[in-house]
Amino acid sequence: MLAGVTDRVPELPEVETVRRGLVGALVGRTVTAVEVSGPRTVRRQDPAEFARRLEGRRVVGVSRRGKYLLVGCCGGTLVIHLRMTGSLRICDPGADRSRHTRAVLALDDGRELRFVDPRTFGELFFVLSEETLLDDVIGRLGPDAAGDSVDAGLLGGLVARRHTTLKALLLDQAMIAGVGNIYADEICFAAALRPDRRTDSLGPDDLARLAAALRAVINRAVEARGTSLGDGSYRDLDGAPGAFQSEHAVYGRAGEPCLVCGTAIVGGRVAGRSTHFCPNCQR
DNA sequence: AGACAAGCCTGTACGC
DNA sequence: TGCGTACAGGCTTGTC
Repeated sequence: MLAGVTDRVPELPEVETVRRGLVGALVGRTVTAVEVSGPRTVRRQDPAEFARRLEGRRVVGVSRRGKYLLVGCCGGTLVIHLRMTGSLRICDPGADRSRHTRAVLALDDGRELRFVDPRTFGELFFVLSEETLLDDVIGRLGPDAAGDSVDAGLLGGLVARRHTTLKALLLDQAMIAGVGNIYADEICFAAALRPDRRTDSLGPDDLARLAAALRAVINRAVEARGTSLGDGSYRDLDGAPGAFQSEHAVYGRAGEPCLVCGTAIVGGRVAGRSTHFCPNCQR
């Protein structure tokens, strides 16, 4: 398996693991100072305005919708999206700073929250309670992949609306929020469905298996604290890796034997994304 | 040296 | 015409 930047992308289980860490680190804390470095990380608003809005706010809760982290503060919400290479770290001010540190939030307990993002795809912005921006962003998302609402009935509604490949459907955040490339492949395998299956060819049995697979894969990956492959890959708030990579059945295993039947896993492209599946188990 | 990986957005082209 | 969908490009940089 390649060990590199391709393996670090946080999806729902990784973002949820970060969220749980942030609850302990941030709730009840007040942001005492904000430093933004680099022009791209805060791009929906002026970085100085962002800092002004955030400074002095107390954090009251941390939630998540799909891959968006929502840090609830008195009077507004700090929105964080890690995109491909973003990561958050809680540390002491004296700790060495990565050269890719894009923002630092000083906290009233003497620690700081750092946003590190080599490729600067990730973003931060602060939405005041009276603004609609949060609804604009979050309102586009489909139901959360970790929620109870994703069942065969809901999936039936989605495939009736969206005639495309199964992989494209799973990756579409407006359909189901939180699934990225790794878990899309793993969900398809667990459902015994090819990623390139047309959604309009899926019958009730297929949808039932798909719903069960989606829940099983996402829940198990959250339990395992997400996927970390390679040295530069995803880490949690304290720098610890996840463990779900050892349970990958297909992602990154092109050419290796299927864990169920031994057939070589096929690698290719579906919906413009690298895709892995077992041509025997998945139909 | 250059292709590639990724999430998300935008622009454009297509088929019905 | 218009809608849903497909696809390519842009953004970025470490790795192969």
